[in-house]
Amino acid sequence: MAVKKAAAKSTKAPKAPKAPKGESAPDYSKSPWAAAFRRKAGERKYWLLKSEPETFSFDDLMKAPAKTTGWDGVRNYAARNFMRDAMKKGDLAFYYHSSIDPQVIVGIVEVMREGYPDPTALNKKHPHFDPDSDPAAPTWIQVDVKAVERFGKPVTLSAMKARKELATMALIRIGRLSVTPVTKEEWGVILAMAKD
DNA sequence: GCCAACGTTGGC
DNA sequence: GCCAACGTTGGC
Repeated sequence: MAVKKAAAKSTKAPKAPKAPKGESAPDYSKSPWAAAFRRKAGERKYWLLKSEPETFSFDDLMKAPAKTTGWDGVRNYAARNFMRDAMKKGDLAFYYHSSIDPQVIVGIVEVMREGYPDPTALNKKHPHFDPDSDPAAPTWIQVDVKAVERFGKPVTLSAMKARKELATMALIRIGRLSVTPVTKEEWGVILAMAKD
């Protein structure tokens, strides 16, 4: 399985506060990301996943078995929390190519399996093995995503930055976060840009 | 290559 | 617990 995220290059993962098995999700109501963790019954939520195309592109995903992959390699707590506690089966996410010119959203993926331990963090032989992660309560979590649609017209970062409606988008505000929430409004604006 | 925006570490 | 130093991401 390919590494989905450049952060996976980072050295040693920090010590994690380990939630005992079976403990419910933390209280995110005071978090700056609280809205991303709130969900009405039956509501679908939207996300954005970054990948360096040289490592794992949308084309790579299209060629994968069942067009599906585990989103492994994420080693950032904010991104981990979204995958562990907020992303649900049936949610949709934009697939963003970073560290390439131009940076673009190239398509859409769907969450097929909710958060479960990232096997690369538990595999001693894997470059992204995390010796501090307790196998009984793994620190790092991934979801499975499936390619749904490739945009005929990828949406560039610069085009998104030019749109007032997207000024507060997490991708624009916090460039380095590899998994970010997308509001329903932002989702609609970007979809329209892709269909122009 | 540079550097802003972070997240983490470690000295105190 | 504070915060300076350091490392990383990723756009420019």
